[in-house]
Amino acid sequence: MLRVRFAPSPTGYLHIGSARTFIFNWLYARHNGGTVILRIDDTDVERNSQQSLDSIFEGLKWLDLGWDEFYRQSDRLDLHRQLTQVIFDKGLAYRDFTPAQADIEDKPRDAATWLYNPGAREMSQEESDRRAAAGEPFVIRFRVPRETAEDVRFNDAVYGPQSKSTADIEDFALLRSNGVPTYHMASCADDADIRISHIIRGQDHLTNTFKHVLIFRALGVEPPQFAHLPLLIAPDGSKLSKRKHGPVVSVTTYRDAGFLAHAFVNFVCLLGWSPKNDRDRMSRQELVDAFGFEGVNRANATINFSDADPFDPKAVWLNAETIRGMAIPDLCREVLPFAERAFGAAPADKMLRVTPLIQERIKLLGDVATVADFFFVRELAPYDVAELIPQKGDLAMARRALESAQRILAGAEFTHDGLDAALRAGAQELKVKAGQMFQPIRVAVCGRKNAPPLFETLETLGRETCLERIAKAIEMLEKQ
RNA sequence: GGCGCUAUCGUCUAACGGUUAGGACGGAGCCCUCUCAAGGCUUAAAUACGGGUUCGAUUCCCGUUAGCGCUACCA
Repeated sequence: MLRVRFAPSPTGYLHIGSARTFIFNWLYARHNGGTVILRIDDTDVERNSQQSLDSIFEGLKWLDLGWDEFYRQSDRLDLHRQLTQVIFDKGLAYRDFTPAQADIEDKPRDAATWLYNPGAREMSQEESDRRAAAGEPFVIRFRVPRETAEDVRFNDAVYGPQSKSTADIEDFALLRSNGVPTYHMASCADDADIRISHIIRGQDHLTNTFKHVLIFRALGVEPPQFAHLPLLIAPDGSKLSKRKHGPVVSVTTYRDAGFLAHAFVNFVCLLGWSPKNDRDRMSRQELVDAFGFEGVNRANATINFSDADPFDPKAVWLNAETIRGMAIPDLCREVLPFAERAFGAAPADKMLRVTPLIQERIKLLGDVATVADFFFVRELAPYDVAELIPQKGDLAMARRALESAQRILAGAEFTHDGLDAALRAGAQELKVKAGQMFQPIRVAVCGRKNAPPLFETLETLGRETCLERIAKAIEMLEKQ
């Protein structure tokens, strides 16, 4: 029975690294027919926030992968306390009455005493019980075996055999003085109780795992299989943080910019994992089928972003590629909200006609705002009259082209083929190249030089709008 | 400081100890073309450094360097 869990703590938004951890957990479970568990690790009462919790759910919901079971650690305090007590009762943990040290800088790091607070570990049971009964605050610390400096071992599915001497593991806290178990304790207690079979998490927990192995052993349960993932880091080599790198590390930023959820998932999977056969664009099912720990890399992966390009170019490419591969109605449904946001209103039927024209011209759904504006706005944004002048042409040519277009469009059959034939004939008549004829029309109608192919554009815009805009352009030329 | 982990093109990565070190993104160039895209073709670009082991190291071992992580009553 394979069971994995994703255990975010609600102390920040869902960032791209956490999202990847979730995705890898999900893929591993789906690949092996296992169960995905979402557990909110909210034992740090001081730092938890509802806002953060909302952000995590929002991000996960967008990913649209789902999960099978849900737990919240704060609902399970009793279990954590109970299991802490079990360890304490076995004599594998002890009370430490030393007050919390806010300034960790003062802690002597070179001395051998960093492993535990002198006096606490050796305190007699009687004194310990007496002081606790007297109401003196204490933390419970794990009594890491010292007499025999044994090696704690586990075999990581990604990093291979790991070992660390107990001489290098400090007496870590299990229970805070406020009675709330620490992350290490609560996490292991839950993993044991919920019967997690595989712990897949960031490599930042690799060295913590030795402590966890110790806890599982003290609890008398077999530790799960561990699989640590290389970290995602910023281009400057530091770990991703909102403070330092801004909103680009948050999953919702990708959503709001117009990434398709699957393209995002696809991109993130390629960070620190490889299907090993040169594939990059993969469907969800292909990812599930291909995923395994063998393909997980051990070196940290850099997400390539900058102030100028807030998103990794490969993520953008993958998104564009995904957009191009979509059926028009599906894509239309996805862009519609972005168009509505940009233009105030975007009739669905019109969007459906515009969608094929922008499909291979947008990389992010949000690009609809700059690529398709002229389809939706009534008044074109002001543009430079000089734009109307075709290559190797002059003002007079622009004017002739537009006046000719005016006549042609008034009578032509308003379809791609009809416009194609009529406009090309018009160009011949004026003895100009097709491009010289089309360019002024395009600018008059779109307000800029770069736009989708002309005939489809005209057709979609409709005769009335086209003539209106061309008339306006001629007017502008006359004023020159 | 201690302990742990890591090191292939700018980035993501591939390569049973034997390859002209492969692919992708991005860059450059060409083609196609009514503009922009898209597409096609071409091209530049990497095994951190030093020692071993071996007939032969990107690959195995050691060291150096660099980066990251842990070293909290954070997770």
